[in-house]
Amino acid sequence: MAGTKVDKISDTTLRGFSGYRLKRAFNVVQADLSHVLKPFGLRMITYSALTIVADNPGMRQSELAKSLDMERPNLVGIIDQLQRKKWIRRDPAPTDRRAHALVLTELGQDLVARATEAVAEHDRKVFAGLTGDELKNLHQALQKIESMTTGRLS
Amino acid sequence: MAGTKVDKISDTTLRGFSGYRLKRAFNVVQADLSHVLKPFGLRMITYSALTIVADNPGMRQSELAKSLDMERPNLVGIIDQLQRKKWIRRDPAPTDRRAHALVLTELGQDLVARATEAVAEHDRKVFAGLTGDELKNLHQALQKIESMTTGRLS
DNA sequence: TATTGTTATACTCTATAACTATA
DNA sequence: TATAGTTATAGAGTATAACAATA
Repeated sequence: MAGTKVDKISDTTLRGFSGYRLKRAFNVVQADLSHVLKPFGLRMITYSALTIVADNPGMRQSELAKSLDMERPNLVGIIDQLQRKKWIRRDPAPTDRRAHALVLTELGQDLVARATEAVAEHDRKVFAGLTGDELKNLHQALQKIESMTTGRLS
Repeated sequence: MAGTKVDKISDTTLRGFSGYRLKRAFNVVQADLSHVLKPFGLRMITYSALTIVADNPGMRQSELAKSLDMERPNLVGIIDQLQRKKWIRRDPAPTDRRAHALVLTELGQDLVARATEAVAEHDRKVFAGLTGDELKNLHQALQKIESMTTGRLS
């Protein structure tokens, strides 16, 4: 018992903002997803990277960085790790000797396949409480928000 | 021109996950909100802290940390900053000599009032594309997701 | 014994400047 | 000149262990 205080903390002002509700919901999803990925030795960023490379074999690091919405320098260490674990290869790019062509190894492809199954199950579980209509509506709403110039609004 | 590559990068696998869509939408909101708060000398975390203290004068640091979903040690530096800027005070807690009673100064109250106006306008702008029904639906969906045990799912 | 605030520490994430080798 | 990948660096954000004062 922490004293006589009832400790009913209110966040009514913040709750008035849809953005705050969006953040709270996302935090729950993110926390759970981290637990799902940990057994695979993956984090959200490494899983996303592997999946995008799987979908776009031969892509360059700068393209991956842009796709992950991160700065090129910060991607270097991540690719280093994935390469050390033999999940990804930096092949020479055929048309540009400065660039690398990113491709998954067989080990990487296998890992992504298994992790994707787990992520898919996680996703189904998190959104299981929503009806088909609610989910469709949610996607539409999120799409509208995302299309808002992506970054700084008017 | 970056060579002959067309660079159509696909994220179809990730797009199949509602959690990924949630993340993308949240990123847009977060990035824009940061721009809104910067002129006030505030970040998301400092604005949230000030607002919750404004709603709960006399609350303790541990309560604020829990409310912000962060660890107690990480809050110390943040309160230090807010105190240095004369926006918050650490008064002695009346019933427990270990604890602090957090309260906003007049300067802090004024700042929160002005910032909250800007945040409210930002929130209206971001979600302006949604109809009343869509927004109501969105809130309901986000609430359902957030209620999923908050953390690790079953 | 447990809790409040704190210090120290470490690891992840993010952002910028500047270098090299190519284009 | 500009771009791809890299290095170095610094600032946020986050998590854990341990301590002094107090409950």
